[in-house]
Amino acid sequence: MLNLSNSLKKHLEKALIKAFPEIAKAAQMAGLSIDPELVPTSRPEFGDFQANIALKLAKSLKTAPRSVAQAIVEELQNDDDFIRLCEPPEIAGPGFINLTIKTINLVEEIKSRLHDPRLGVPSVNKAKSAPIVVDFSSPNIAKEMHVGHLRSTIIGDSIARILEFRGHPVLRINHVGDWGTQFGMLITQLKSVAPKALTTPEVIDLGDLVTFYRQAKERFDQEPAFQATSREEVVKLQRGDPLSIKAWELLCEQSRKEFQKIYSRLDVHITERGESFYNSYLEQVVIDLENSGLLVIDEGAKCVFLEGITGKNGRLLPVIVQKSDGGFNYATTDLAAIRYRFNAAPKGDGACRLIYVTDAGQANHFTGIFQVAKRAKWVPHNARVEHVPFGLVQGEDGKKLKTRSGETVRLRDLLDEAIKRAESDLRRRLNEEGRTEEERFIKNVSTTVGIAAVKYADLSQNRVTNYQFSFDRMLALQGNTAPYLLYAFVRIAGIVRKGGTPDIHTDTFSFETSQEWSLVRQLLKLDEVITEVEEELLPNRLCTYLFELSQIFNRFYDQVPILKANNQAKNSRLALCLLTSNTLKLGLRLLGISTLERM
RNA sequence: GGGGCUGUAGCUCAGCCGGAUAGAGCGACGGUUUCCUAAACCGUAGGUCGUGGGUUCGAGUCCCGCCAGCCCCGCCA
Repeated sequence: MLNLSNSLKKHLEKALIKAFPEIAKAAQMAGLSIDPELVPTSRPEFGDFQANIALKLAKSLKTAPRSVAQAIVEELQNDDDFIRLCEPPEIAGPGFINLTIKTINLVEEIKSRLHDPRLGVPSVNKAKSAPIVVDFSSPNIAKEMHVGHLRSTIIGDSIARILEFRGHPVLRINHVGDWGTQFGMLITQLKSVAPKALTTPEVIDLGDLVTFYRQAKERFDQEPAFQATSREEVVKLQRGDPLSIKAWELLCEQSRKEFQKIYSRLDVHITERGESFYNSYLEQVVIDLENSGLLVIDEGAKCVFLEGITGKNGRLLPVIVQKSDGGFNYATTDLAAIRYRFNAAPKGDGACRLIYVTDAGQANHFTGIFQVAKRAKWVPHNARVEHVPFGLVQGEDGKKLKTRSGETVRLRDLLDEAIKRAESDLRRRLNEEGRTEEERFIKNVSTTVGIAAVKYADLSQNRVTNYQFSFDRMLALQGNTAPYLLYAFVRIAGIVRKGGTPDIHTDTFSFETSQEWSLVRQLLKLDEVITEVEEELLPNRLCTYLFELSQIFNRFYDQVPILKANNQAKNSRLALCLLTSNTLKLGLRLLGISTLERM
């Protein structure tokens, strides 16, 4: 209903100027316009929208709020366009103006959506729009992906999907940890225990690498000789020694294959551009910070001290961009990345917005480097840099998620488990209902439901809070879960199979019951929800919307006959089914979740 | 010590720019199947929004203090 609420807003603004010209003039002088404070109503019985401005104006006008509202309403009723759009406004409570869209306009909206593949969601002008970088997932080479990466991957992918659907060019960037001191250790260890792995592909898998990495770390902490060799190895790598580079490439390739398996299962597409990509830009970061006068050498390290952020002992906190041994660190890389992403092509991405989807523990780090980048004037005017933080994944005991033996949970095991549980649920139900289905059907449904459940459980929660992981809850057949939404979709598919294709070219849709009108109104809210998520980057708002849509649909399905209704009612109801189906499908797609015809 | 995030029903969580009587789901209790997949629907019970102040016509939401939990705080990412 974006277009309806936008025109309502215009009518209200016009009415405000007419009713209170002096206030409008004063606002204009200050470079503002009066905001009518138009919002969706808090309860359906108040209509579709409410304008709250009268309550605000009452004070400066020294008039009772209800008479302010009355003056606005009188102007509205002199406006023919408004009268065509809306039922007579009602003044309620202390001075709210309640507005109800005329049903004929709602029906028109439904009609236009039945013919619109975008379901009424506007698209930005791609030609004029600069790319948005979504930096997400970002596992480390030679380590297993864990549940933290899962959250980043699922949330980042959904945000990217929503921005893409809105028409923005999106760069999905996998900022993998593919550089740094850990490679010195790892290569040194492999040289001594598995030299073949450094020269021949496919000799070791990621599981082995993780073991070698753990061993290397232990030796690094205990053996001075090992430490020294590792440091030399890092230097060799950074100088571009061909043998070291070759070994490094093999390690990356091995990890990459393993990551790709997870991404394929999750249907996530992402472009790898790891930390190593920025190696050649690091030196310039330090030089330019020095030239701009921000750089301070402290205890041998080159730092930028942050304004207004103190650490221990009350001193300002530094961002270290070059260590006392001359090496660069992650802050340098992140700064180089910010520059590159904002720089115009071909020397950069020419982005207008950077979105980092990482755990909330990195909030301080991002605050720091964003401040440095801004002070160094590397962030263009009107550009945005945003950290999109998310909370920890906890087990049902409220502690950080671990396996029973206390190990980190591997992603592939977690996905396997979800699918396995979905499968046994399905088999039990088939058994109870006496249904028989092909193995292929069972596998497909279990996989889709299992993956959907994992994704939806993560996305449906406000990301900033910690997230309590529970297979039982995410796979529950009722409540705000993926299976519930998928089932609503399946019900519609069932109706369509029974010969329920509506004629959407007819002019005579008519909706009678309150269940139909609730569904109509909910369907028309999609555009508002999508544009809100685009701005706030909170996919859980989309989940809430889809859950409410499913609830309203299930109520309608339960209480209103569709296939058995008379012709005109039947066609109208089938049209609502079709639009609900399309809306659910699109919404779920934007969450990275695919739908099923039967389950 | 400094900073960040969190605190809402027994449990898991929503709550948009400050708006009308704070909402779901689970769990509990009680109903609904000659009818499009009952993986559904309907109903009942359940709240000092951590706490004390402040701002406001109006505060779960904004500001300040306090309490509790989690996370971060110089050369790891």
